[in-house]
Formats: sequence, C-alpha cells, structure tokens
Amino acid sequence: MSESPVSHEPPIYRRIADGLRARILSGELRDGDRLPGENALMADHAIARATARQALAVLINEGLAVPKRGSGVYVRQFKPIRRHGARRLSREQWGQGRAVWEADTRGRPFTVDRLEVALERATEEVAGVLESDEVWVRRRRYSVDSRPVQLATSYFPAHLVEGSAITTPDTGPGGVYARLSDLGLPPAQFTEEVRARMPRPWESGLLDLPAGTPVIAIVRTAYTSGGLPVELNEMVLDSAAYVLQYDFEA
Amino acid sequence: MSESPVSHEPPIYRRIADGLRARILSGELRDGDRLPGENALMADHAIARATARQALAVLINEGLAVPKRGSGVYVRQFKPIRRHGARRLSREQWGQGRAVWEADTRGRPFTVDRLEVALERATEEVAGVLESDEVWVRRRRYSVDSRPVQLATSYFPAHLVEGSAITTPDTGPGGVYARLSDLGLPPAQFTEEVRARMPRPWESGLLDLPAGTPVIAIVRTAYTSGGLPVELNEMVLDSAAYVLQYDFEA
DNA sequence: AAGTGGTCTAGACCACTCA
DNA sequence: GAGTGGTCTAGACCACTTA
Repeated sequence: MSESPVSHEPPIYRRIADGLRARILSGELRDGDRLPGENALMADHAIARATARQALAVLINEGLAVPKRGSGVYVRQFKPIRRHGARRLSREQWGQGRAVWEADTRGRPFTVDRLEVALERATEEVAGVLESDEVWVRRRRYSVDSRPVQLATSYFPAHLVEGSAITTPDTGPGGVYARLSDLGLPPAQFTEEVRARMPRPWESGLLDLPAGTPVIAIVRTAYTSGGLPVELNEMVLDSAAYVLQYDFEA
Repeated sequence: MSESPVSHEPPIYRRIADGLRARILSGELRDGDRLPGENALMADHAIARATARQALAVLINEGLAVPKRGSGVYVRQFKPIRRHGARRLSREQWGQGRAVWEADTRGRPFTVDRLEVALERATEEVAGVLESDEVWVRRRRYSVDSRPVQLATSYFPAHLVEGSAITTPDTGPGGVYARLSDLGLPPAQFTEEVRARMPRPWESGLLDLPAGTPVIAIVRTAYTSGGLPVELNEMVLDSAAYVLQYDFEA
C-alpha cells in the first residue's frame, strides 16, 4: 500500500527522476557530480531497490547521468566539437553573430584509431547510389584526445579508383579527395543526409557510448562537377561530441 | 540458480534482446509486427517477469520497439520527412544520384497545431545572438497527418519588428520572412547548428514521442545581407520523422 | 571490508485494450 | 473477462571500486 491512493500523480520513480533532473538542468548538480545512489534513494524515499534503480534509469536513458559501477551515478557532461559542413560562406565572413552552443573550435587533432581497406561487393543501397557493384571500402574510427567520437565508412566505385592510393591504407598528402583529383575526378558537389537515432550495440561498443546517447548518422555523397558520384561516406557520430554547423544563403 | 555458472556470456536479458533485435534488423519482423510479450518471454526462456521486461526495455530504449499498453510490444517504423536546408544547389540540378534513405518528399501539408506569440525579455543566450534584450517570441507546433513532428520557437529583436504582423498570430502571405522583407530586413544568410539528444519530458509530451526516440535540436540564425541578425529559430524535431538534407559545393 | 551498481527471482495490484 | 504492459515490494548473489 502506498499512502497516496488518489489523483493522477506520476509514479514514484518519475517524481524522483523529475527532482534530480531539475537539479541537473538548473545547474545545482554539475558535470561529474555524484547523484544520490540506489541506497540513498531507498532510504530517503522509503522505496524498494528496483524502484530506486528505475528512477536512475530514467536519467541514464536521457543521457543526463552515467553510472559507474562500484562507484556511483554521475552527472554527464556535454562538450562538443563543432563540425562545419557547407562552409562556403562561413559566418565570420558576413556576420559577427555569436554561436548559440558552446563548442571547442580549437583544432584538437583527430587521430585515426582503426583503419581497414577492402574490396567488396556493394550492398544494394550503395550500389544504387554509386552505380557500381564492386566498391573499395575504407572503414575508420576517429578519436579526439583518445576518445572515440566518429566511425566513418567510405565507398568508392572500384573501376574508378583501382590502382590508386585510395586502395591502400596510406592515401598520401591531401587524402582521398586529392587522389580523386589526381584521377581527374575532383569532388565538386556534396549531399549530406542527416539522421539521429539510438546506436546499435556494436556502435555503442566502438564509440564507447554510455546509455542514453544517440548517434548522428550522416551519409555524404560526393559528385564531380559532371554529376558523377565518386564517393559515399557513411558516418556515425557520438551526438554528445558534436555540433554540426551549416551556413548557407537564402 | 541459473545453469550457466561460467564464461563471460552476456546476461540473459541481453541475449534475448539481441535475438529480437537481429530479427528486426534482418527484416524478419517488420513495421508494426508484434513482438513476443512479457508472458511469452517468461514461458519461452523460463525467466522472471522483471527479466523479460528488461529485455524488452532494451529494444524500446533503442527505438526499435514501441510498447502499447494493454496490447503488446510492436516493431517501430521509420518513415521520415525530408527537410532541405542549404538547397541552393538541389541535387536534381546536377546529379541523378539516388537518395540513400527513403523518405516522403511528396508535399504532405504541415499544420500549425499550437501558436503562441508574446513579447518577452530575452534569455542571455538569445540576447547574445540577437543583440537585443527584448524579443518577440513565436512558439508553434507543427504536425503532419495530425502527428506532431516539430516544435519551433522564433525570436525577433523587439525594436526591429514592433508594429509589424510578426507580433500578431497571423503573419499574412509569405510569413515572417516576407514581413521582414517589408521592413527592409530580408534574411539573406543563415547558420544552422544541429545537435541530437534525448528529449526532455515536456518535449516527449508535446511531440508524443515513444521512449527511445532522440530529438534533433536545430538553432537557425537568419542575417540580413548586412550581417544583422534578425531571427533566431530554435527547433526540436522528432528524429524518427525527419531526414535533414544539405547540399553544397566544394 | 564496505559500498556501489548489475542481474535476477517471485510474488502483487493496477489500468488499459480487445474480442 | 482474459491478456497486456506499468508499477512496486522484498528479498538474493555477483562484480566492481574505493579506501
């Protein structure tokens, strides 16, 4: 029996989560602060362990808290990297406006943690865009400050890039776009499709994502000025690590 | 006692979730199909109710399944709307490439469900961008097929738009941008900052989001050709309802 | 060694949906 | 009315972290 038989009040675990969330969003509890643990919540609110866990699970699934086993549950932080797409007209050129979200713009170096280059048969989706059944695939993981932040998989029509450095781990100065230019196929136009969703388990593993962190999935297709698709790049970004910025004209 | 005392196997609830996820991602279980419920999982795997719930919670939090109370747990669908930003160079003009993600491009009409117009003091963030302490605020909710898909809040420097139709519910033909043009302040350049995160509870409520659905948060700032900021628009999108597309040149 | 979160059992009552 | 998910209790054992 609980002592509140009536009304449409939210369940106990929600009320507790709401209270903690308010303290986080108000700034009373800050980055890395420890939240009251399961035992504390049980004692404070006279509830069972499962109910206390349920309350904490709400915040964890919202990405506001991170559990550290054997230690406690902590307030999560958000310190994103600013990623510029469509930078033809960077804001600095035409306005003095301030960015809305804080982000590290300083050039922290990206490192490639993992790299895999292979010749593969294209999936139906990739084949449909690149108009090619065989593709060279470059899979890599990027990290900043030794924290993984992005997975990227690039596909190239095999018959176009065969024999170039694109098919080898080291693509040389300027990277794959320079090599495409060498081949007479400089990318001139781009399309990015952007989605957000919860990560698959292997993505959580590769990006070391805590529960409650969505990913941003970007598919970028590069075309030559003639409209020939030369690269399809599937990226999966830790949403807590990125702010995407797009600048454009009316 | 369970009968598997050794090894580093994942816990039961994860194994069950993994199995169901595989059946969803493989296409064996499709949009709207019913998953085995709590009772079925308890019987099939000889587990307690809480464990069965935990397995289903994994899929729900991943956005792959939606619980319908009194009915069952169902496979979730993804049929997004394509939202074009940076459309100066639409792909149709320079390429025949196919889109990677399916999306309804056909012009399903947006309706404004809720609308609120008010004169307010700007928050520090908004004031910093718009360089104005007082702002006219337009809050609205957009729906497609009577399903809420987006929340949008636009801010305008009060001293610039005072007396115009921007301060009234009906902004007239062409909307707020036409009115800004009337005022000699046509928006010419835009910056969009894009993030993804889990929704706050009130956003879940207003957008009717099931658990496991992130939101895409966009802040768009509009500038005149002179670099004067004239609008700041904060949007919150149901990530299951949208694919963002940005086209641009090298 | 004490405390923490992670997993699991075995019950219970409720509100809701659907035939 | 039978079945479903939603909430909650009261235990248990484990692996891990911290001191």
